[in-house]
Amino acid sequence: MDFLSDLNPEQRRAVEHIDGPLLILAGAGSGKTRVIAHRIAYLIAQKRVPSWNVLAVTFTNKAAEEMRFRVQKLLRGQELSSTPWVSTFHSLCVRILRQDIEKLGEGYSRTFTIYDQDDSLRLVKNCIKDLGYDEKKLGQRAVQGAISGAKNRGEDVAAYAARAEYVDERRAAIARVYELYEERLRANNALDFDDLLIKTVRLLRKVTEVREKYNNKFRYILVDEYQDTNSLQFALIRFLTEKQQNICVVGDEDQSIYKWRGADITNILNFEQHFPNTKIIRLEQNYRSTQTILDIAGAVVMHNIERKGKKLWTSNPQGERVHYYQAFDAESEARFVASKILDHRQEQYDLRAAVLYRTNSQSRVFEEALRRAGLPYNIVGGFSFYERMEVRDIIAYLKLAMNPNDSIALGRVINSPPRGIGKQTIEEIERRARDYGLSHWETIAVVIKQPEGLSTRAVSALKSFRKIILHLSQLAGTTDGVAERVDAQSEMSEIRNPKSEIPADVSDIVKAAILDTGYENALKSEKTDEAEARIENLQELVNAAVDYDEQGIDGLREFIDHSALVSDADQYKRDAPVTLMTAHSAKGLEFPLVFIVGLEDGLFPHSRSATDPAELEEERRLCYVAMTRAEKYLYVTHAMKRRVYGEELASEPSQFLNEMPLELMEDLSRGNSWLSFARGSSPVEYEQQEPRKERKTYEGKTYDSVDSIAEFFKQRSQQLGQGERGSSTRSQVQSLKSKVKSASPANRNQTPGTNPVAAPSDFVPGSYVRHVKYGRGLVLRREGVGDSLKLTVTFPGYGQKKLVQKYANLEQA
DNA sequence: TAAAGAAAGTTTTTT
DNA sequence: ACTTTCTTTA
Repeated sequence: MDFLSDLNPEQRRAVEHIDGPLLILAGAGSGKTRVIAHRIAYLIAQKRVPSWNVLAVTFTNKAAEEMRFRVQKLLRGQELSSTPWVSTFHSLCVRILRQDIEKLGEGYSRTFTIYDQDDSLRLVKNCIKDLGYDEKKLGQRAVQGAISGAKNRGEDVAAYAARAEYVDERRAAIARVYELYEERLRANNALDFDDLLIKTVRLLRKVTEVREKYNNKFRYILVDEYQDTNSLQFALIRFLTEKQQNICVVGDEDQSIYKWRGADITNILNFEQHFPNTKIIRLEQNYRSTQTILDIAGAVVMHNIERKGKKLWTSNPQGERVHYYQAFDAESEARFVASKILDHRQEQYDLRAAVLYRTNSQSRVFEEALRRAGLPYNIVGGFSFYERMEVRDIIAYLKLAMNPNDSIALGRVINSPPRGIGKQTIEEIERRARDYGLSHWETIAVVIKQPEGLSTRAVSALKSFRKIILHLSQLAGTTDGVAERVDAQSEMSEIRNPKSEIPADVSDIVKAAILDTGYENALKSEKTDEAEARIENLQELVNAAVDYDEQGIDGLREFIDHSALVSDADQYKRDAPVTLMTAHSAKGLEFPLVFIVGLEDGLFPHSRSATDPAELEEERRLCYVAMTRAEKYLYVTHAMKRRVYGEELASEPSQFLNEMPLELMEDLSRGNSWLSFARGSSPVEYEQQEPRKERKTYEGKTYDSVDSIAEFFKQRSQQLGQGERGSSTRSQVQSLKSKVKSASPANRNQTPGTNPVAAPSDFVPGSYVRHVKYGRGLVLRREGVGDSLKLTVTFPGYGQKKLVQKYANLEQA
């Protein structure tokens, strides 16, 4: 088997480099997955490295799966004693911790539970409540975010509290919540997402024996998407490569889109400093996209300042221009996309398409349009299978079967399906649990024996709930951890499966959690379509469990872990005709036909990133990632109005549109669009657009300052030689807003129907100029007259400039 | 206690 | 617009 012949020279060098640190700077579509897969195969087959000495780490399960698949394909026919570890950071950590967490000495046992986002939020909520803080004022989500942020920065409670002490009350409150949160995680033998990394790093740091074990095991380490690693992941890699430096990382600074989640770009930028004698290989040939797509994506990302800069090239054909469409609203945008997909698939029946948006909430209209068009689609993100309420409920039962002291899981299902354990009863249990210092589960046992203050009905409901859980844990073969075993067995004796001790198949336990808990019956009696769908989902869960039954002793454990560790990106199905997902989830994927939708100011780039230039650059990189997913055809669209929180708002085109070279774009809009105005090609005739709905949001003073309003009217009367014309004050204020609001050049789409600027023979605000150095820009402000005429102009990529007209040598554009 | 109706908050991106 | 949480009523 020859692993080198179908690689280009750089790729080959990357594969052939064996010992010592290797940094592969791989541009979009340059075949990095290919290189990693080939490298693994080459190491094993050619260099005779035992496969258990190889570790490859990715961010998503899907990427790991893909990698495994490719490696296996390359190694077909080879006799392998085992397969290399190809896994995500998180599952790698789980595997290490399930082995050795007890050596950490923090009181965790190997049977720990994983709390996903949702579990962790519940716990935060409980903590806030029990500390008597005002849930609404604090904002549970914000608190969760703050805690997670602190954890990822490596601040333990003490460090955070120390910092919080003299700041403000809110921070102090969060510190208290953080403390209780950690305490309860430990009490529940639970780790949240962040903990998986934190505890692993701590374990490797503290316990020499463990560190050495994995150092000896992983002699060759590969990391994908290295630009997205955070400091914990970096620390992990550092510990694992302590003995050897056979570390190969692949990444692309232009595709760094997870800074907000703690990704540290300096990990890749300073790789050479971290690992001396690094060999650097650049992969700059793109095999994916047409020249045009590459050019236009490159032009956008070029506007970033924080960038080393690299040039991708391709020998692919020029291809079609990028298609542009301005839609009236979100619905017509979706209809346009659906009909274009149909057109393309008419020509090529198996053409795969992707619709990429900034926020998950945009997906709905596209789902509807695609369904109406009869196009099967796969939606990634939003609520995944394992996030569905019914699935999580059943998983919670399974968690209880493994560990009934998991109070979060218990709280989730103690009364679902409804079995008469209401708020009162639950609060009584919580109160007593706190008094006794017991878990909720243990408290229930006590409460049953001493039912003071509770109705007989409640007590019998608790009894039957307890029976259900005991039954499940017996099936799982975990009764010993569960409390008083004798008690359990005597209570169990009348229920089936007397031969306990041997754990039942995972699928049987799952079935029991669905049937014996009364869950399915409760759904059945609802007799609604929705309940039907839920039952089907549970059937799916059973199917998933059947797949796990081969997996050995800890089958149920792994099954539950899996449910916590699958991510949205893992729902991606490679052969779906249409895939709907966020630009973030699209990273690493490719499609012949790509639509980037909702390219509007405040949406993409998102308004939350408007204040920080660094965040804006991240948005731009995100746009770059989205564009470079396209192989053959790329469409960019935006809508003129869109519903936000149920309110209709006008939206302006994204500045990113403005950063795309106009000559590479083809306008498919009906009537006159932003693009046609941008080109200045047909400024005269346009259809009278529907009168814009009045925007409630413009009541009150949303515009920037009184000064600018005065300025605006002054300018207007100057340029028009008269006062108001035709249009209402409101629409003037609106177009005013779009002018003064920001530097966004996209604001040139200022409702031409309501505010036609007469004969732009002069450099008036709203018109375009060309500057020798900065290129084309939008005039925002005009001050002074004659020789002292000054213009404030915004140039894409250069920002706002104040220019004296006399010296600036501007021309109309 | 559970179901139905009213009010409030929500949306950035996710391993 | 949609979903979650609170309030009322049976």
